[in-house]
Amino acid sequence: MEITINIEHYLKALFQLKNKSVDGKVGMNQLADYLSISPASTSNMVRKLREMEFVHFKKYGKIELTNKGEKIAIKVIRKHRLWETFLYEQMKFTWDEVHEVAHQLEHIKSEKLINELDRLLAYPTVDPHGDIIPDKNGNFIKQSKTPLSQFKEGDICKFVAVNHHSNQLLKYISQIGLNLGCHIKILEIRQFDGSMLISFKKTKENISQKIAENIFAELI
Amino acid sequence: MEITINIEHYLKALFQLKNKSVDGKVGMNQLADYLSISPASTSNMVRKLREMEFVHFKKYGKIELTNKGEKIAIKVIRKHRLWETFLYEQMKFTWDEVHEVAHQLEHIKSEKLINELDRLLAYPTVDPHGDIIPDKNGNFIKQSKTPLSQFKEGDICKFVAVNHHSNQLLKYISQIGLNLGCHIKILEIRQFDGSMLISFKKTKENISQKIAENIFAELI
DNA sequence: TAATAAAGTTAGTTTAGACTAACTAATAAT
DNA sequence: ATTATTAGTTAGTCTAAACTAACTTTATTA
Repeated sequence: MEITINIEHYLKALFQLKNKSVDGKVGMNQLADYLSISPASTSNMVRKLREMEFVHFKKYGKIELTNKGEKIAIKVIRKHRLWETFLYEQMKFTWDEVHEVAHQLEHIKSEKLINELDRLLAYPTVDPHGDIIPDKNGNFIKQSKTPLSQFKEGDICKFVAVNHHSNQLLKYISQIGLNLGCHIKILEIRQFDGSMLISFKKTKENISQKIAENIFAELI
Repeated sequence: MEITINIEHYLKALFQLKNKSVDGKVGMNQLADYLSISPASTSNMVRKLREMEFVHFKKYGKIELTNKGEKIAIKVIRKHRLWETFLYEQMKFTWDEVHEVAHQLEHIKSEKLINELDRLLAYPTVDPHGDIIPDKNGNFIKQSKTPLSQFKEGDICKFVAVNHHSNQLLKYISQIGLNLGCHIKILEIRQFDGSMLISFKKTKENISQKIAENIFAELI
């Protein structure tokens, strides 16, 4: 059976979701929700994925990626992130434009192309949103990233990644001049709404809790 | 109705076939054959293309692209040829490797991407096989190209394009050192099998009629 | 001009992957 | 522990795009 674009979407989604969970397992509705597909369709597809030995799964149970399935997921993620980097660095795409097109490009089948792309970009380790790019063999270190909302007043940290699921957020963040790598100091946290006052590059800015939750940083 | 990858394939094929015909019209079986799809399926699809106003067509008649259909075909061809150029020039792909991957890349939907690609490649006018790349507005001059098999003994000409439908042919041609732009002299033509002796770059080489028919040149 | 061949169409099937509606199992709350 | 809620499944339908087999038109040629 052929690995369709669809199957790649499912495997990639499973990988992303599993990395957010504690036990590495994913629920059916959770997956359906993430992919914006009905639970019924998802259920059918997962049965098919099991036949192809990409997941372990038993009725009414949780879904777990097999090694075989995970390998494919990582490959797709590598492709996605390399293409994002390409679009951002060489094609003048902005932060909020890269995702959609990379989503199409990630399914191009050519080992050679992706390795040459890697070379062209000088073997980048992170994509434009700060996410780690898996290497040729599927290895990638898990980066230490914590949502800004979890830091304390007075903390100084480095902006290492951003959640790329909202273009509005991405536009806003680049608009206020906050770039990956910036040093951020937490000046004030307001308990009643979770908003915070931060400073970076000689600027002070108030950000809502929602934003703070989607900006990731590490202490320095 | 959405323009699927499939529809793009049909439109592109129609455009290519029409350019080879005298009256600009294409037969059903001819199209089916070109796409390696059964005439029955092709017939159904063409009816759909008519509904979408991409072709003129009446039962048992010939198929003709509308302006609307041609525009899309040309866009796909532009994308294909730009990607081929990219793969060849920046990604170290060889002559015979570019087509297959460009065939996937040609369906990526992003106006911006393709225009940036054009810029990155410094607005190329021909692809690695010598075929003209349509510009942003869909204009492209028809190049004067004649199969080598139609030249006479003693003619000196320039190698301007090659038929890219056979990887074997492409490999062979690059193996003997014949590149686009080479000056070729026809030394001898053997009537009984149509083969010819040619010289280029201080080399002499015997080529079969089949090969001569797939190499295109212009007199100088 | 009639017979044959070639070209094109129609009908009916298949597969992938989506959907809704109705059902069942598992979990949480009273 | 029973009920209510949430999670997951099954059955049946839909669409796109392919297929084969059988049929109809158009073109060719004796």
